[in-house]
Amino acid sequence: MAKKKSTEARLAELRERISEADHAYHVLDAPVLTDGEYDTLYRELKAIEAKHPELVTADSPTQRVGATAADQFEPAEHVKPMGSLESVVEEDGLREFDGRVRKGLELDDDDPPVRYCCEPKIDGVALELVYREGVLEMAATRGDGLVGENVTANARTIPSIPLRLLPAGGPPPELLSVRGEVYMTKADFHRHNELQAERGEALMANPRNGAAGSLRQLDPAVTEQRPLKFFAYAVADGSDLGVGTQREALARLGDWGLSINDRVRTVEGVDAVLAEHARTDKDRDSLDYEIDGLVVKVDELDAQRKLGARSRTPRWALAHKFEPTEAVTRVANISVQVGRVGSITPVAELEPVEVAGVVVRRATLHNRKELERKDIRIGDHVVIHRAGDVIPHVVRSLQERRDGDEEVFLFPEICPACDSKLVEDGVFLRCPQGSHCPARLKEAVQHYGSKRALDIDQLGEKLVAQLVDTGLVKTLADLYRLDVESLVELERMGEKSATKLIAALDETKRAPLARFLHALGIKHVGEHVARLLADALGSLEAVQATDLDALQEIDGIGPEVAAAVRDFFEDEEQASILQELRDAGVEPLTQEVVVVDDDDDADDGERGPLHGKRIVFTGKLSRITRDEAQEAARSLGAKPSGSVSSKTDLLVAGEAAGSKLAKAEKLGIEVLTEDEFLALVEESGGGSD
DNA sequence: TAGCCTCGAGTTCA
DNA sequence: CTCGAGGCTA
Repeated sequence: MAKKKSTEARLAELRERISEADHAYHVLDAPVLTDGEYDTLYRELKAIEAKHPELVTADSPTQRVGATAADQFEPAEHVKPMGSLESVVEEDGLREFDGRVRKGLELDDDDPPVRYCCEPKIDGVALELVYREGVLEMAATRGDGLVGENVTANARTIPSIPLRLLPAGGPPPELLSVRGEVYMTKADFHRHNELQAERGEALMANPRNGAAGSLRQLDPAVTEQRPLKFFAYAVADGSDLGVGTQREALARLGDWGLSINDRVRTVEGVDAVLAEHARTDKDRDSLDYEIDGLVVKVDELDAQRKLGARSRTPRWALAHKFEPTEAVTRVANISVQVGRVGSITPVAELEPVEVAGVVVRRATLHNRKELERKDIRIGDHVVIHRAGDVIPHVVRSLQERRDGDEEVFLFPEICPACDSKLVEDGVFLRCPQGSHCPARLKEAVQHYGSKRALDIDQLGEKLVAQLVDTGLVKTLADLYRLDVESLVELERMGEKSATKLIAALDETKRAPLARFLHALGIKHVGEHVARLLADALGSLEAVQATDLDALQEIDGIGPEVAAAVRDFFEDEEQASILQELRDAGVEPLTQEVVVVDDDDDADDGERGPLHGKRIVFTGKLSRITRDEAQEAARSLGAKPSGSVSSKTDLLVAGEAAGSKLAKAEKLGIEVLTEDEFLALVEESGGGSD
């Protein structure tokens, strides 16, 4: 009994939340749930109703197709009901679909696989276009599936919707109902938001809402200003085109001048659909429009007719969605972190939530300005987005979900690690204490031992924290005073690892000058500037002794960087640390002063096709690391660089290459795959000798 | 002085 | 990867 009661309560709760979300999404164009969250709730509701059919009510959200139309537009009845698609995320869901299709078509195991037409599922707004005698007569949104909103005037402003069908497709039927998706490209969406931000006007939450909002403007002149596009994906059944397959129907629509997505593929059987799904997911980020899955349709129209439809959805089509990349969670707390150069960063500590395959617990809130702009409070529900770039972002807070207990985060006035008063520096607050602040000292020590500096493997985050907290290390020089006895006192530190650490430290005493300079953590001196200094001056003593003017003479070093270098070496404390390092035996290798001889083939011998070229690597390389690739390129005389610009000669793109690849293509820069690059390296003589 | 190009710094998780 | 900002160049 008690069990039954709680089921009913849960049902009521689910229905209420879903109805609210439907209204917010369809009528207000201001979603309160992400797709992923909505799907979860919807699926739970459906599952409970499937188990307890007696509890299904007529007003349950599962009993209707969409939501009611807002009343500003004239209602428009659809020629044929505009259904939605059954959707699944898991592979099993797709396999079950294939099983049902085969059963419905009375196919046996030894019959050939079903041919499916696969199309990316565009994340936009569904729209029906009615052409009479080849002329656009009406455009309607989906609405509740039976009656939508008449948005003809707005649709007419969208350039990719033909007002009259082209003759190339042959004579159209008297009445043709085309279904498709209105969308906005990512680039247009960003451009539009930038403009709005400049004018201080409201921003669009995402391209889909941008498209929905734009299409439903009461003034068509406004819609005309919005960069909307349209893909056609179907013909309402009943409009007979005299073709036999979905694929042919699309081709016909294309001939009539409607735009058809260029990633439509027909494949044989369920495994091929899965492969197509994976391929599409992989390319997802590089597409210029947002998609949230793959639409899978039985290609044969006869087969479609045979399968028919259930009350709300056709039996011959399925939306195979991707893992959601957005999720909603709550901000449990906001804390601050102290960075290497003392900047204070607020961090949201989240209730763990899974987004695109990983559990996210924290996300940066960048700085005060960002925090205030997004108005994120402790206790808020927030939308977390995690795209192909791995790093999760807080998109926005769901202010509709506030219950009044949320707290505005107050920035500390003093450094959380050393209590000194923070100072303002641009958008950041900064801790003014140099290496006296334990947080900054930890960062400094870690940087000193980091891969690209002196590469001390053993010196990880945990160990550094212990060394600083126990007071064993108060300056960089203290690293070289460590001994096995004091180290083994630390947790998780045995004699063996202690000895290894000391040996590793010993090795860094004679490091290349450029690495050592980088390791010191001088402001503005990263890898590149450190190399410039080393090449121009040759020794630590020389760098120390060079005055401001002479530093600025170095190519690539300007007033700002020169001043930072001088400040560092003139600082008494740094000077004494440097002296202590020397006393401990640290003596960076001197090197020959490299005379600048800019581009020129003073180098003898033909150096192959890469000599003097500017090359950029992007994406995941599988056979070698990016560092190795850059080294190889350098040894062939190429200049590796980090970003694509008009001066770039060559781009090597690995797996999942993103914006750089897109930019390179736009600029018409030659693009190589990893394998092509490696082949080139090999035939040009591999390493240099 | 404006407009590129490039560098430095910050960033999450396993 | 992205942002902000330093340095160089037309």
